[in-house]
Amino acid sequence: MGFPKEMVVRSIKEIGHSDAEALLELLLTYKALGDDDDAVGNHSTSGCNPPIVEGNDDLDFENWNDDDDTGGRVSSSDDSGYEEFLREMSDKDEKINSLRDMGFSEDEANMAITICGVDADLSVLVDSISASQVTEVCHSRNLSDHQVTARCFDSFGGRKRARLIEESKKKRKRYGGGAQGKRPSSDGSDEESMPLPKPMVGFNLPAARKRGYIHNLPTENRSPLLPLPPKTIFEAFPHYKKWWPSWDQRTHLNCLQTCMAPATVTERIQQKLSSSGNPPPQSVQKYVRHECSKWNLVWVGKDKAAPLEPHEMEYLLGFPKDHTRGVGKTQRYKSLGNSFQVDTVAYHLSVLRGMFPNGVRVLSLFTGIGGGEVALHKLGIHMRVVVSVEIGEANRQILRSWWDQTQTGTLIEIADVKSLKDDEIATYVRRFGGFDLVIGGSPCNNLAGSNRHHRDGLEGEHSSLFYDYFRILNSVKSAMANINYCVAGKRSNPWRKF
DNA sequence: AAGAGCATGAAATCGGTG
DNA sequence: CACCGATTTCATGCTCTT
Repeated sequence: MGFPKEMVVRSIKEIGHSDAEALLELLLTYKALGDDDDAVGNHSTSGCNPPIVEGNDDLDFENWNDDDDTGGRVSSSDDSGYEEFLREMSDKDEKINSLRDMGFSEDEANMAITICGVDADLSVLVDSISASQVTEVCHSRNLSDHQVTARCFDSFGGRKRARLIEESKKKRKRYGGGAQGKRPSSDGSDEESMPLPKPMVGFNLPAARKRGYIHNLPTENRSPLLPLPPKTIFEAFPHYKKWWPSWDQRTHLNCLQTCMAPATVTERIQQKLSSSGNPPPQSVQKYVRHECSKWNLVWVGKDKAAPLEPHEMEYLLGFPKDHTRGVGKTQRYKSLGNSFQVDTVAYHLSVLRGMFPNGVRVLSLFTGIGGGEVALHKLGIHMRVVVSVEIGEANRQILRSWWDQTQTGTLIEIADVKSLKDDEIATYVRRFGGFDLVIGGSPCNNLAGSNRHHRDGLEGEHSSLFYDYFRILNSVKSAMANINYCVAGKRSNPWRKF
């Protein structure tokens, strides 16, 4: 019996850790299960189900959707509005289909549209795909290494990809030793990697939030939350324009992290600038620009570059104002830095609105401050039940407080995923009749680039909780299989098709 | 009241990898 | 060059003792 996690892990190991990081950031699982026997136009038969793998019990990446998230790229267009957004989306789908008809992969089509824009002519897109297969193109663009890596992987199929993976393997030493040895890794015979996720390029939010979204949600008829989030720093914070020096040409922030710059950074910048002319010499500019990029500083006063305030991060991440207020400031930064971006997740989850008119039963792992829950709420999707697993006391408090203010459903809070075992899961499944959505993003701190102490990869103390996601997912599946046999008898069980 | 001892939280400081 | 961070140091506030 194949074990999904091994497949996933193997595939992740094949593609290298920086990609694995993106890949694991968010794992969304959803299941479509009819509403018992209330004949509410449900979709309990497989025909209406979203792409779910037939034939075996293993997860199959081929049939999982992998969406991007918010790249830090700039969209030069102005506020496009909802209709335009949707038009772009359907334009995009149409073009992807055309390109696929021409024999290109969806990855390639996606990437070409990303690069050339959704309005680009088909022939331009075709050219772009050809060009993208030349490595140089990656370097000629204004992309980070990380983006380059991801894009190259995504644009190369088959043998080229295999070769790239092979090359990257050789370079990988750090994670290849003891840590990897603990798991049954590839013995050389099954070198063929799993299909790689396709990228979906960003929401053009003002701050990069590079995460991969693995899910089996339908991808048709998704819709964004309104109002659309801001797309540039100035759209988000127009008042900072006043102090923004012309030689700082950032339009988007880097990744919102959990740690903020100390006051001394602001201080040093101020000193350097005040003691030099206007514009400051190149060397000073370079220093300041570097510090600003590194710490995501914004210009809040004359010569004064300061870190974002917690409420500004809440805004950028799509949370209601003061969502995290009431706990320490350091804690707020940490929780927000680890959180989902609500608009992005909501876009993916938006398809559930029509599928579960009576609301959803959610199993939420690594809930954090409740990005997934806030997204569902903003979508107007009622949460009948949320069983939330979150280890952080402060985070649980934040979620509970928000829940009490906004929700009428049942919230059950559990502290540790490791303690959530089969019997308890079965109890919840029996009690609530099952779950409609399993959602969660397991910890990445042992994979994260800025972790200089315990970057132990997927086997790290925290990141290995990824395995618990699959343990629990399997447990839910099997518990629901059981209950379905009891309750519904002969009805085919969608879970078995996962 | 003053101060040692402790607990807690915030600020400052720390580097490496793909 | 960007990164969903960890550890150490510092500051503050509390309790308990004298």
